[in-house]
Amino acid sequence: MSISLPPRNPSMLDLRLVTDQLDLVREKLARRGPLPPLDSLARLGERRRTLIRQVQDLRHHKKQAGDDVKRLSREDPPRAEQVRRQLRQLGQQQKQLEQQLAEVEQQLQQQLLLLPNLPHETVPAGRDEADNRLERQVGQPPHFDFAPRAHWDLGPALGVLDFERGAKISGSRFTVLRGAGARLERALINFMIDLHARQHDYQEVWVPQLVLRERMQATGQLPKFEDDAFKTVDPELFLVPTAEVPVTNLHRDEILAAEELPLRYVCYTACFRREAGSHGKDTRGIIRQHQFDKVELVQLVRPEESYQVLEQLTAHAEAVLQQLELPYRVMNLCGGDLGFSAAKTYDLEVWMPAQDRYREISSCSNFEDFQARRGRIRFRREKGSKPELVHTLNGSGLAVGRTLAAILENHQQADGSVRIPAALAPYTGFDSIPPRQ
RNA sequence: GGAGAGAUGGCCGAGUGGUCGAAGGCGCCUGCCUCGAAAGCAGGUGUACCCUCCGGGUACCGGGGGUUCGAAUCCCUCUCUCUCCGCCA
Repeated sequence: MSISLPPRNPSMLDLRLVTDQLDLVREKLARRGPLPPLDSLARLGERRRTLIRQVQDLRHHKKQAGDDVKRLSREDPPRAEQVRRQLRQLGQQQKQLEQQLAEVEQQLQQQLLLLPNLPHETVPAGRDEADNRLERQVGQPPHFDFAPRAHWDLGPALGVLDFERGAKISGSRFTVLRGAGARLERALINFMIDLHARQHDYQEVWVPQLVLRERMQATGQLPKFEDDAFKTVDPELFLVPTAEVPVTNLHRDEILAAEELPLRYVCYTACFRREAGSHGKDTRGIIRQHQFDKVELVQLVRPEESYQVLEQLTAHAEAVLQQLELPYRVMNLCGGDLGFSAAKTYDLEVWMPAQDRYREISSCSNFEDFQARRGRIRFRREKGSKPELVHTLNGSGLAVGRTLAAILENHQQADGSVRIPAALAPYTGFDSIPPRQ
């Protein structure tokens, strides 16, 4: 596949860009839809600089005068005491200015954190998912000589999905897998990790699934989407909504050597989402659960490579669908449908026969330097050069629960059994889930 | 959970309240030497921000707060790491 390289965005959403080139930011952000209020940002930025100047001047002055005190207290004690008094007063003044500065910076920070990333120029204009652009369609939806059953009918019929008992234990949007179903879930996880680790050259990592508040902020889940996160109370830790959070944060506050890039990680975690605001949506089946498994791909790369890597990473996720013989299509998300942190996203949508439509099963995004700035993840191009922000990317490879549902629906047979794709059979240990007698 | 020790620059490791962004060593870079290399010698080697930006300044010695004219050095607090005991998948 030949890849044409779209031009790069300029460095984005750092303070200087927002305060110095507010118009550019406003214009780019407009692709996402209604604009957040931006005017106070430039004003705050100006105020910040003034205060910094004042504070620094004052400190400089105090520093120099302070050096005299030692000498004076020997040579001229009364004079020394006088200077000391003056400096004490300046200290008060300094404290006030510093407090003002801290307030301004906090406000600035708060507002900056609520600004989404700037969409890349290859992102289609549009308001919602109806405006997403079809990039390609791979595989043909299967033809059935019978009415295909939805996985929420098929699963219980095969004895592999148990919705009642999931709800009994934990409430709605939790499901129990049994027998071949549980085995299939585990097989999919191993199959996906092996594929990416062995054939696509990702390093396998295993990470904590409860994370600090700050880490959710770096990747962009917070502060804006706190309602959608599960968290513990004491101590406060967030259950990861995606492995993206712990894995991207692996290199937080680091300055990487250029030779270390690109860093490529594949990671399995359970994912936890409140799904606040999606009441009544996808209430049947395992499409939208509070807890689901996912194998995630994460890359940290040089800025000039990130759009090429986005194509590559998307292809890696697609390989899973191809090997599982699942028909899918690739959508380029429009500005209005783009996630908060993403500059550009391809969604992979798998065909779901019973619903007669494609459903999202992977989301592959380039975040450019947005997450790297929030997490201070940098690299040094060569010895002695200034640290630069890396670009971060990630993609599901794939959402395991949805993959399981897609396999049940797409590979169901007339006799009620489900065929296991050849690539997966070594992992399940069986090549078919037989109908229950 | 109980008792104790510690957290300093890429690493190791000093540091009496003032001239410490921080000795010394290692590593790394540049120059000299050499046919080349090693050794040796000389110099350099953090990050961020601000400004009148080939230069000047401010901050940062785990985080936050305090004392002081002045704190890496004193006090409080939090976090983390290590050792021992207990408990435990």
